Amino acid sequence: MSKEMAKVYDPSQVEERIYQEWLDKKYFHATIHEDRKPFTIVMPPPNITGQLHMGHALDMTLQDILTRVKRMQGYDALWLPGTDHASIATEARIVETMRAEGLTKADLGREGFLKRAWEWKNTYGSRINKQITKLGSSCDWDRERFTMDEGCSDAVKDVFIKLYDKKLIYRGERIINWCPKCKTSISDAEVDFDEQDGNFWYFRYPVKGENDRYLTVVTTRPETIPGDTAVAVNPNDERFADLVGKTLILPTFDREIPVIADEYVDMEFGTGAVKITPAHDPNDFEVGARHGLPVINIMNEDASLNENAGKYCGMSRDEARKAIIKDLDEAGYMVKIEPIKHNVGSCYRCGTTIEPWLSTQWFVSMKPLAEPAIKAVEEGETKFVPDRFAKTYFNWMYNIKDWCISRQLWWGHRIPAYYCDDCGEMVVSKEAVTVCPKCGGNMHQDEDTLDTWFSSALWPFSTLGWPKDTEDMRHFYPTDVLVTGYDIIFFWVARMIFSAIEHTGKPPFHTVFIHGIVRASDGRKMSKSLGNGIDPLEVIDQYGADALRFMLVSGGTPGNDMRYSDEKVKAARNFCNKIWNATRFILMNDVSGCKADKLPDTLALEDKWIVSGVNQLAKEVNANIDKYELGIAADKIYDFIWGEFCDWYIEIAKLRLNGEDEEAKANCKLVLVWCITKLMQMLHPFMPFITEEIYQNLPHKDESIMISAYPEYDEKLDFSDSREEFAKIMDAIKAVRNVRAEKNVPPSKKISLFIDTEEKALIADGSEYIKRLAGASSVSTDLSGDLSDAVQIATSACRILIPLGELVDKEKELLRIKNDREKCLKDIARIEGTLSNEQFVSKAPAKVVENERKKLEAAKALLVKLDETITSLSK
RNA sequence: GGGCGCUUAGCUCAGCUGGUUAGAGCACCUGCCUUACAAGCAGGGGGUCACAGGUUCGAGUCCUGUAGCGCCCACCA
Repeated sequence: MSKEMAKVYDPSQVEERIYQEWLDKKYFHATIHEDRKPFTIVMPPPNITGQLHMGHALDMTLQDILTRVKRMQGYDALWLPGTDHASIATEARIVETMRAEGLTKADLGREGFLKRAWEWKNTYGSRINKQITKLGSSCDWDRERFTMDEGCSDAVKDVFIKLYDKKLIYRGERIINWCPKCKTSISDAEVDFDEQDGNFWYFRYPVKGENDRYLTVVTTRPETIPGDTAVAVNPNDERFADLVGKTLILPTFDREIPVIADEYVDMEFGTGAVKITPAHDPNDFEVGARHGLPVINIMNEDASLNENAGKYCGMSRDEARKAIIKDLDEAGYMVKIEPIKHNVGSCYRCGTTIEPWLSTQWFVSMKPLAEPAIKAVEEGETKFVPDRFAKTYFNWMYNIKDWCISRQLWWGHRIPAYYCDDCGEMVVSKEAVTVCPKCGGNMHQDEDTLDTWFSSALWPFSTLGWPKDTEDMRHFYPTDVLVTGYDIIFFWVARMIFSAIEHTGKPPFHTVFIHGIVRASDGRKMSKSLGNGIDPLEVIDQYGADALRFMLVSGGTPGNDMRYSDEKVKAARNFCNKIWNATRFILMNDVSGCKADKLPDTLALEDKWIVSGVNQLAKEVNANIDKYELGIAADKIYDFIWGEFCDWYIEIAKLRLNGEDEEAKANCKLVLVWCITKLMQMLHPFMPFITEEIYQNLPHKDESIMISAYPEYDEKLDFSDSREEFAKIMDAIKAVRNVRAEKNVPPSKKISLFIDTEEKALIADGSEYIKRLAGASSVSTDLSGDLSDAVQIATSACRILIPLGELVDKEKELLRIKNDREKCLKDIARIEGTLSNEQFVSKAPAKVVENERKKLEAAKALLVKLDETITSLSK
């Protein structure tokens, strides 16, 4: 196999094959072992509206990393996948495609439409699953769920009925956000506000029976005037005190409306008098309810005006606005127009300006449900990572309003309420009710469906079989981590928490791991309208899933946005290639005698250095994963593999493997295989494909890396001293390289090297490597020769003298060393200053002070050496 | 109006509970096709850590304020 390894890693040759292998061997399937700890992540179900975007790719990658690590650590790791029916979003898309065919919902009828919707679900659902697999996601497909499958639907009905019986779900006539295009209500969270240009229109309403007396009101929506049933002023407002209780004439309509007093009115704002339109403004509705005002609904469901609007009936809201303004102006009731900027709400799906509209809807009473959900986060039962998002959560939960859950859509969970055609009796029931229990008349089911988030809110437990008492539920619930973006904390996270507490008695997960959004390289949001979206699948095709995954994770910090960058993907791709070639090098030697876990009995200094490094790395990687600092963990692995294992250990290994010492060769191979094995295991959750491919090429009996153990810190492998020692040899090598570069010494010319240092013995041990890696001809600790032409280098470990003969310009060299001396003096002064500070010595940690002392000694010693060299050079 | 985040090298970002001389990747410059990798190797330049105060022996890190950018919530007729 090793001989066939290509020079460049080609993911297209590997990924699909390996994924299939994983599936065949059922590695993703979470089997229940009573003696093992469970680890559960339930996937935030992607909408079946289209395809995966970069945000999903990040989301999936993070979940996959966490799951794979736990699986390798021996947990019963379950990552449960699924998709969301996305009621309004999907319905809107389907209606769109139907329109292209000249069809409307009415043409197909409810049944025909639903048939079409299920076809859509089958097409797009499987397409999304395919995309999830492309990313290497190790989710348990045997447990795949859909928000409208039988189990989930059952859970929805169950919850609806339970909440209804507890009077936490009620039906009532309220002002809701109405989308005239989707022709459905939407919840407060589904309304987007943005600033638009508008006007304040000032109109004067005549006071009945008092000539030339008017009350001026201001409005941004003149079209609602036909629905006015009062004008309100603040009860403390002396300007209007005498008007309260009097009657106004609604201009041009000649309808009488009262002047009322209500605290709601802000005396400072506008004219201090507010027209009250109970059917078309939520605040006005409340005022109207307090004062028993009539409610006049003047709009149809498409926001055109109805018969209550008199002669404006049939006009669209925009036409009506113009006409009413014109009429009032002509009749002399308009006082002025003032241009303003104000926020206008629009439907988050179609962008149409929403209309506050009076209609009969179903609501969830939120206050009693929010309370324990707030407590769960306050008391740390559920934690947010990073924790600042808990504030976002609290902010919403403290100010929560009742949740409008009914939608005038067909695609979704139909509300399990039945009404009698004859007597109007309502029954809420899990089973269909056809005969009225009261009068025996015919019953029909509520036409509406539930908000799509109603079923999503149950996702963490409905997917595990709830309300049935299933084995999965007992073993895997509560789940562990929810991974999601900050944009749906309100929509979803909060609702899952209160739903789970209400229905299962437990918070659904102990950690909410929030990530940011993936922006385009210019920092803007990726969006269809901007056309700057990057399709993760195209990136995978070009660079491989591992490269994409690594790019998404590396350098990222929890909760912060990141930018997509082609350069970063390339860097990750290059990293794939780097480890591929490192493996290639290892396999070019005969490593058939090596085993994954076998280290030589005696370790050379450089062996201890790398082994200890891998061991330390495992500690740091595990610690960072535990903190959900996956970006740091990924970067640490990257740095170690590239900067230490490849740049140093493999370079040195080449020298040993080309040498004569058979034992050294064999040992070196063992260490190489041991290291690459551990490193691939550590990297596997981040880059599953290439690590698996490499692992199976190593002498591991063709086992899958997935069932190997995730590396952990092992005290026995901690050779910190050796690490420090070898670092000194590395410093010496770097120092010699520096001289070569600085003096432009051609590689053909070897440098003689004299070491004058306390670390003589150590450096002498490494002399072979210094010679070979830096191109020294001899390394000597004997300083008896003439060193007057030497270049001097001081490293943290040692002082090295390199005679360069004619290459050295004495004058320049003298200047340079004098410069060094200056710096050295400054250093000494600075450190002495610090150390003479009693406060520092007494307050700073011992380690810091000790370091300072060492530094001072080294600097002083260096000064002596520098002075000697200056004397000898000046001769 | 309320809340949150960001501001560190040309670009994208790390810098944990304050601790020596602030890091990485990309880009740039110099030299190398050294038998794993030119998607590579060796070396180099480049930052008064947004600004102003404060706490401290010591501040990129903590506190206060200012400015700019971004996001979220609420929304007043």
